[in-house]
Amino acid sequence: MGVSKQKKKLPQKEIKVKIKNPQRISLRRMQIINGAIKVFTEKGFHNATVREIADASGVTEGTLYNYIRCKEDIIYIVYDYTTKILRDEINRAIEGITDPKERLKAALLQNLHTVNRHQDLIMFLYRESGSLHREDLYLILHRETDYIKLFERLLKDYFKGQNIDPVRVKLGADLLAYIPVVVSFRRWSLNRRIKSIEKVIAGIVEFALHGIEFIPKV
Amino acid sequence: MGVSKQKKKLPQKEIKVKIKNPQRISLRRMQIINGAIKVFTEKGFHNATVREIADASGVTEGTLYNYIRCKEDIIYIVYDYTTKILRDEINRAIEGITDPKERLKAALLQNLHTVNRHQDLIMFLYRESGSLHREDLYLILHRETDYIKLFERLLKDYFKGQNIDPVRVKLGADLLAYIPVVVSFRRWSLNRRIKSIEKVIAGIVEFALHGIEFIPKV
Amino acid sequence: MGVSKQKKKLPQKEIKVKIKNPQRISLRRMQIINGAIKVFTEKGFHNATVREIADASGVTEGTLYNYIRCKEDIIYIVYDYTTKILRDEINRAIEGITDPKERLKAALLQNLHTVNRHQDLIMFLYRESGSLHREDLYLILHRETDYIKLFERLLKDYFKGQNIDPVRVKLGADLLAYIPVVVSFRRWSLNRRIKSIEKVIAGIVEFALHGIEFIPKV
Amino acid sequence: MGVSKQKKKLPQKEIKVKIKNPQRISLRRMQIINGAIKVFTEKGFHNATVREIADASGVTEGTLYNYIRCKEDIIYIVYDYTTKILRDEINRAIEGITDPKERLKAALLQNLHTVNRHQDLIMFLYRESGSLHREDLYLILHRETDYIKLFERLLKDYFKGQNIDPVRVKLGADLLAYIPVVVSFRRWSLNRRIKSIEKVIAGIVEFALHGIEFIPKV
DNA sequence: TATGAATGAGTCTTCATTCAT
DNA sequence: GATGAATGAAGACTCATTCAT
Repeated sequence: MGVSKQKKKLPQKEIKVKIKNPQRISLRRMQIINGAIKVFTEKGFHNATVREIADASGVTEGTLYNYIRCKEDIIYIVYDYTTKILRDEINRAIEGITDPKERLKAALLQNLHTVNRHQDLIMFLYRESGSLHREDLYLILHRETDYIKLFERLLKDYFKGQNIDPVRVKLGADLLAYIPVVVSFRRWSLNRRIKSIEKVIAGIVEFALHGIEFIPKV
Repeated sequence: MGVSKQKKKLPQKEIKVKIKNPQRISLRRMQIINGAIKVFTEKGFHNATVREIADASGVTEGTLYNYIRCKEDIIYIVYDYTTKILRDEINRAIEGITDPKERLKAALLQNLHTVNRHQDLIMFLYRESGSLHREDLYLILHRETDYIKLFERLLKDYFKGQNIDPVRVKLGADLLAYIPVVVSFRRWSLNRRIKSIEKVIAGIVEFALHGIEFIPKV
Repeated sequence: MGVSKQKKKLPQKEIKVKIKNPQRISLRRMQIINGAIKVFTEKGFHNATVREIADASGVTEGTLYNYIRCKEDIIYIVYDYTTKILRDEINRAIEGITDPKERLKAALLQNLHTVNRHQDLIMFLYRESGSLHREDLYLILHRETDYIKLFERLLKDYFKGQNIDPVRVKLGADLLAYIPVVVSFRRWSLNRRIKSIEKVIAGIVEFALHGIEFIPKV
Repeated sequence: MGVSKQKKKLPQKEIKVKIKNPQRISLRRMQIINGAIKVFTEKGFHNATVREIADASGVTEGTLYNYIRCKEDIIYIVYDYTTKILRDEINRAIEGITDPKERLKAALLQNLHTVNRHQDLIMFLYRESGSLHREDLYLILHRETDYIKLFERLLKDYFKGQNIDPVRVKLGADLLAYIPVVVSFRRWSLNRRIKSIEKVIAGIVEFALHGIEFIPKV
């Protein structure tokens, strides 16, 4: 089994605030994340005012600033939360599956469904990465790399026994991880031209499975 | 040969301004586009001030506003210009090639090289589409669809004689057009893990050519 | 007796702002009104900057915008306040007087004195009505009409028992209400040519009382 | 006959510009006046841009500035022209009439008709006097005083032989000259409440003729 | 003389952040 | 800890005026 069980310690940032009670912090942060997601997906980071986020979170502006230090902190905790969710969803999807091909397919499918379900959020993540503080961006990119490593492992298991080029595996992992992005970016047009989203997803899985056959050396 | 020679008339917007001399307008607009690209790719639309754009364009703020009506017009003319460039580059790349497979490969390669060369710009286009005025966004999305139709035609020629599913062709075209996006989004990571960009590009072409084999019905 | 006790509900506008505490709003609005009057009477609406108004009001620009939404709101609250004052002053002046002729004279005198005392303000009101938002202008004009109805009632009481033309009463009311305007408009010249303002006012009252004798039919 | 024939030399200002040919200046100034009146009566002085005035005048911005030195000069030449027109209209109206009462009535009627006909312009004159340069305002006010002196002479002739108070004559002249203003200011309301403007004008004349009877000493 | 492009000072308005209660 | 009022820096946009052609 190529799945490493140990939870890798992800690099993470502690946002220092005045509030002492950690449970209260967690609680309020969740409120803020949910409120912020609503506002951010609708208007983007720059067009969302702190006041709107506070309102959507059910706290006042003053209280909000007891749990963050600046507006950019909000986008960070949203990123932090969301990328964890995405990773967890895919991990849960392949949990218990042992056949490498099935694992890979399950991961691909889950990836596509996740992206499809959280389209607004995904778009937001891509769009607004530039709004993160530089150092936060690095943290998030690292986590993304981590996400891709998952696909690398799935591919290695899938091609176990064959003579494969590790560089191509790396690239393949990136492609598998990012192809679903097309669903986000092209949603507007795909919906107009292909009615069934299921057909789209099935097609992309086939495309991907054909595609990765470029990996094994001949 | 599936190459239509007729120049399709693309929907386009005329930005009405006070300046009368059209040559002046063209000249200044080019200055503004170049200046804006510099500033936008570095700081994004919202963090770029009109003054910065004016400075980078070599005109004063007042003059700038003689050639646009509002800040959003700037992003529109940048979009307008850039998407034209991308389309032209790919059209030029396949010009004169007759073999369908070679045409497809040439288009793919060009697409990847273009995206690679203009990475900052492409990232900017994806990120900031939300900053376009609604009606401008529609114009641009239409143009994008047009871009994808090109790949549709290439695929049809490629699979000529085979029994192909038109829906899959459509989807394939989207995938081919958008896979290069991965290069933009993953540049940071790919550069760290795979040294040669040429290798990355070659790999993606192979992946794509394998991938589209999902199109023909069996 | 023609004194209606019921307070007519005047159409009025609630300016929605972010501040929640209504007492705060009243307090600050009064500050703003006073500050604005100083600046407006001196420089007019267009030549007054929001910063000047804020300074004269003893608040910062930011705070000012917590109590209004736009510069035009300032002129509206000034209008709202001032027209109320004018109406109240005249109502107070005739309060308790029962003889119709005395009531009419008292009203005229008060009207003249009010206009004389608040000359700058009255001039400002006339000058800048065009700066009100269209819908606010209607509100104010309605209130003005209300003011004139007061004179209509006074005239009807004055001519009680005589055969009067209602159209002429209406016109007479307008004339009585507006003759004092001459004091505003001609102040500069009148002051130069007639030293005593009391003499001017007394003269106008006589003129008006003679004038309205055109009302009864013969 | 109390009518002095000599044309009093009115104080006037020469606006120094670069253009030499005086005929050309007159021609262009007339264009500008007509254009400016259109724009000013519609939008007021501050909301009218120099460009709009130039357009409405059929000249370019640059040319406009060959015939004026600043925007305020435009309002001055409009004032200059308009007040002359008004004075001329009233002078023409009483020309040839010898009976003092008829002369007075003719003047009043003309005054009312003039105000009624040029309502927008009159409103503009009152509203925007504050936009004149201080020294220009004085020039215009002097001319206005001149206009009132006309009514003074008419009143003196009207009450010839009676024992009249010169101060009351002065005041009466002011009132006669300014009562028509009510027509401007109350147009909105008067139109709604009294259908016929002729009836309004006739009423005001009666009111005025009754009113001035306060002048003779008893 | 006529033109119309260039200029930049000036204004309204927003909003992240702070702080007294 | 929570509240919400106060702050002021910053930014988009306008437009009277100038000037080279």
